[in-house]
Amino acid sequence: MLEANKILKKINLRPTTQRTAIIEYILQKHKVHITATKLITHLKKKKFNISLATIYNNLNELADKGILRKLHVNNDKMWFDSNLQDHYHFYDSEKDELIDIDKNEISFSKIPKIPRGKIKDSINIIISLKSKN
Amino acid sequence: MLEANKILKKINLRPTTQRTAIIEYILQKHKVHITATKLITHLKKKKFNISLATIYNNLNELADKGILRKLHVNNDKMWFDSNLQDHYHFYDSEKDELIDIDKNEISFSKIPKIPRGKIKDSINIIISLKSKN
DNA sequence: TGGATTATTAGAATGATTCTAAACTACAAA
DNA sequence: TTTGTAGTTTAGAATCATTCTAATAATCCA
Repeated sequence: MLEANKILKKINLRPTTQRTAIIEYILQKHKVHITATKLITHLKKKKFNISLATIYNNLNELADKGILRKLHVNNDKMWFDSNLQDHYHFYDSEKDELIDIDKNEISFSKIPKIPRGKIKDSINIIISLKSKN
Repeated sequence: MLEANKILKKINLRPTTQRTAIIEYILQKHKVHITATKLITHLKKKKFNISLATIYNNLNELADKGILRKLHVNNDKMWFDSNLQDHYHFYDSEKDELIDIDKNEISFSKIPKIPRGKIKDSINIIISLKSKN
């Protein structure tokens, strides 16, 4: 059984050709940052036909199941990240690309006091990059 | 001359009633986080009529002139921040509200190496909050 | 194999933002 | 003050990412 389909079985989703293709893509590289548009472009280039709605449905479903994480980078579009470890990101706006920053590449010597009655839900750190000069 | 209009004069924008109203609102509190929709709702409640396009035009213009800073919080909408100091944010998703985190409330003992050929453009830190239990 | 459940899809709907082009306003020169 | 022009505002159309809808198709399991 395909690795992709093992994953689908584990999270209780039917192994359709569309889902398999999406997960194959995610597995292909170690860590993937993807948007719906980038993914459909990639798949169509490989002659794999799929609708945008299906891309969205599945990326969201995989995020719900904990296989991907949603990332807000800017207001353009939703990013999905296959790296589930705690980590942060560089954003290269020229290439429209994310680069992981490992959790242990940033450490804090002082962290802010959380407002009363609240707890931390998530920490988002994005360091936007531009070219030298 | 109104404080708002002094600001407009300084940045070379004509003091229209719309602009004055927007800047008055920003000045009214020490630090303001707004979105276009929140601002138009506020102004209409005060019986001040203005179009959404004008709100957007002006918030963007003020951001260009360095009077406001644009903030990407999530993919919902653009935020504008009148606090020009280096700082970070809590995001209270229940109230859809931002809370400043002063620059000196966070300190880093380790910061990541910037990828070669690039320099840091901006650092965005958002700590999303949820209610205790 | 058949029927129920789950998926996919095209296209419509939504919501934030920007664009367009027409009507309006501030301003400075006469 | 008038007046021409450059700058502004505006309603509504356009755009773009995303979600919704409801019809069709695929998967599953008794």
